[in-house]
Order: sequence, then C-alpha cells, then structure tokens
Amino acid sequence: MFADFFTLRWSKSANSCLLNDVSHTPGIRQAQKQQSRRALLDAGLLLLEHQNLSSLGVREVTRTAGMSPAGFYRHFRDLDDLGVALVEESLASLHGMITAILAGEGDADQLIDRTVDVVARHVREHRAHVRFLCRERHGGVQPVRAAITAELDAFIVEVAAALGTQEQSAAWSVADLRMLSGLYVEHLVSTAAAFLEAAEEAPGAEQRIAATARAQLRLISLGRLHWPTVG
Amino acid sequence: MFADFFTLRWSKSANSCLLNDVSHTPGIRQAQKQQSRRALLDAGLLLLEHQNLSSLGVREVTRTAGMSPAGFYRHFRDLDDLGVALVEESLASLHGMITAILAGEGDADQLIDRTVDVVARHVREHRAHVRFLCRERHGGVQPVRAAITAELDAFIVEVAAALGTQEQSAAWSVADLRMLSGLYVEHLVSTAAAFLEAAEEAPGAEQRIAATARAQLRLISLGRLHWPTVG
DNA sequence: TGTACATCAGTGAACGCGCGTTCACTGATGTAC
DNA sequence: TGTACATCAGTGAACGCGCGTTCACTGATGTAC
Repeated sequence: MFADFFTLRWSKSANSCLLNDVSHTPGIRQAQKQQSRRALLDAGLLLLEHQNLSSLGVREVTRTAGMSPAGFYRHFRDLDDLGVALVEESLASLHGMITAILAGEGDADQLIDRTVDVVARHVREHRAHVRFLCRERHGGVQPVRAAITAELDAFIVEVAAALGTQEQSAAWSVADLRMLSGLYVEHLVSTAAAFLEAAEEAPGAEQRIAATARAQLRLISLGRLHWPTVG
Repeated sequence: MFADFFTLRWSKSANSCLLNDVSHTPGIRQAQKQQSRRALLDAGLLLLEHQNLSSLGVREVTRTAGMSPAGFYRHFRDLDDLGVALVEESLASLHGMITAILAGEGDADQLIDRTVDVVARHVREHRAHVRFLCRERHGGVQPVRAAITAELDAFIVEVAAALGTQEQSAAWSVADLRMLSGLYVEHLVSTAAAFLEAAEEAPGAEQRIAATARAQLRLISLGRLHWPTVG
C-alpha cells in the first residue's frame, strides 16, 4: 500500500519530468525559490565578512535573510553545502578577473599597470567574494579548502598556457612556465588580500599597495627576461 | 568590616610583592601552574590543526588538556586571550626561522638552497605553529589577525635592512628594498603554506614544492640583479 | 623545627541560552481534465 | 474557462544538547612567627 503510494508519486514525477524536459516546475514558484536561495547566499556572504564559515550558524543566516530556520533546509543540506556554493560563485568571479588580465594587450609596463588596476577593481567590486576566498583558503573546512586549492591550480595551468604563447617565453620548458605562472598567481592573490585589508585602514593605503605590486611585477619581469633557456 | 578585610589582604599582598621582588609565588605552585597553562596551549594547538580559533570551545580545550572547564579561567580571560598567546609563540618561532635564513652565508644559489631547506625544516618541526598562523592570518578574529600582520610587517622591515647591507643592492632606495623584502617574505609564507599542505597529500610533493620555490627565488634574484638603480 | 593561618589552582554542580534539526502544517502555485 | 487535486517553499513550535560562565568548595603549597 505505501509502496504503491510512493510508486505512484514517483512515476507521476518522472512523467512530468519527461513531458516538460528539464525544468518541470517553471514560472513563479521556481523564481521565488531562486530569490530565497540568493537571499541565503547573500546573507552568508554578508556575515562571512566578519567571521569564518565554521563559526557561522543556520539560524544566523536565516535570521539575516529574513526566513525561518527550517526554511534553510529547502535549499541546502547544511552550512558546508552553502559554503561550497559560495566557493563556486567566488571562483567564477575570480576566473573572470584572470581572463580579463590575460586578454590585455600592450607592452610589458602597460600590462603590469592594467593587471594591478584589474585586481584593485575586482576587490572593490567583489569585496565579499574575495574576502571569503582569502578567509577560507587556508582557514576553512577541508572540502571548501580543497575546492579553492584545486581551482587556483587550474588557474596556474591556464596562466602557464597563456605565458607559453608569448614570444619572450616561447623557449621555456613546461615546468618553468608553471613555476613562473605559480609566482604570478600567488602574487596576484596576495595583492588582492593586501587591497582587502588596505581598505579598512588609511584611505591612501590602496595606492601604496598598487605601487608596490607594480614594482614587484616589474622585478619579476626582469627576472623573466634574463631566465636561461635551453634553446 | 568587609572593607578592612579586603584592605588587609591587599596590603599583605603588596607587602610580599615588595619583599620578594617580582616572583612572589615561587616554587612548586608556580611550576605546576605553568605546566597547566602549557597543557592548555598545547591542547589549543592540537585542536587548531583541524579547526579555527573562532570555532574552538573552552570545554573542548579543557577536556583535551585534562582539566575541568572552570580551571581555564585561572589562566586566560577567554579563548581570544589564549589565541593571542599562541600568536606570540608562533611568531617567535617564525622569527627564529627568519634569523636563521638571514644569517646564511655563501653564493646566491647556496643561499637559496639553504633558505628553502630552513623553511621546510621549520614547517616539519613547528607544524602546529605554522598551521595556526596560516589559518588565522586571513581567517581569524581581528585582534589575532592584526597581531600577525603587524609582526609580518616587522619582518619585512628587518629583511629589508639585511638586504640593504648586501653589496648587490647597496645602491637601492629604501622603498625598493621594502618592495623586494615584501616579495621575499610573501614568497616565504606561501612556500611554508605549500609545504604544510604538501605533507597531507603525496609524499613526493615536498620535493616538488622545494624545487619550484628554489626556481622562483632564482628568478627573483635575476630580477634583482638587473633592477635599475639611480646610483 | 613546628604550628596556625593565608593563598589560590583546580573542582564539580548548576544556570540559562542559543543552537541544529524535525515535524505536521499552510497556502500559493502548478497541473489535469 | 473553471474546478478539483497535487506539489512544495516556507512556517512556528518543539526537542534534546552542549555551550560559556559562576559559584562555593577543597586541599596542596606558601608564609609568619
């Protein structure tokens, strides 16, 4: 009897799935649900400006999002689940930034200036995302930390490939390209972290950090020019 | 009456203070208290291997240290207080590492090899300290984060001063020395973090990271050699 | 040295509190005919 | 179009639990004489 009941529900569900293709619950309801999910994610990002994922609470998030505690479970299994969703969002926005940097054109100094500008703007416009990544990269729970590390490694490979197409490092070995790329990505991340903290202190700090970052990139460029290659 | 009672206690206390100079509670008691304090700090470090300071609990720490919860308050005001004590310990050990690096002698390549060796050994021997610093540097509560940042800035100044005495950067401006020093310290910290994570994956990872770190330091050295100076 | 008192690190019980999670529910939205 | 039923996002009450912190206490250590 119970078996029949559930079977019925399942077959019906499967039916409508087949009929309506993928989105079998279209329209207003779906949109409202997405809106609530967004509210939870935004509440999380807001609260994570001043605390860790591991000290965040379900009730705290739902309170901030204007929802009852039980409602949370319609969207996420638990807080780690929400954390992983935030990682994906944050890394997507970071990836956009890296793409923007790689697409730059001009001579070496222009590229450096543009890179630092892009990083500064990204931190300004995606403060919550950047803060979250910095916080959880080394401080977070294992799945979140692993997701961030994996994605940063993917960025390193991507940047290495882009460097390989430039004429000044055409003769470089793959290992050396990775090495340089790792240096760049690490520098980029630490510059972003510095911008983040700068905004909380003196207002002039941002320009000081940008100047330092540019000089460091120029120094790395010089090293790159004189790096010995087999070819 | 109560006032007299307390006054009596206070004046007596002050008396013995004057008589016995600084350590007015010498001997066994003091030693036992220090031992308990150490047990709490060690319990903290142990637990912080897998979680943040902000998600740590008083009961958790005392349980691990084999003490009753109330005993905690004989040693620390709260968990942030314990956190600050751990920061001081960890940074002291890090400072020892930097001193060891700066004291190195030999040609450029030898210095680089020794630097990476020192970092690798430090991470192996002070794993809990290094992990704690990495976790809390960007992820921690404000006072802890501020303490770490301040100390790292002091390291940058110290390293910059040491670089200034080397002949290959004798003509550098103070700002450029700071810039280079910042690059070195940041690289050092991120290398330490990489070693930390490496140990948890494949056993060969440590050597791979060391090789990359050495190459990166060599590239920075090349940039340094060709850096334009006013002199 | 011995004695009487003071100190204070650590205890164990108690408190009130906010937490994560569950449950049966409500009512707006979706669907079948 | 209208009607009858299904779905399911969000609710509000309830639960048991471990938490931080306090308190009066115990007994080993320290001190004065």
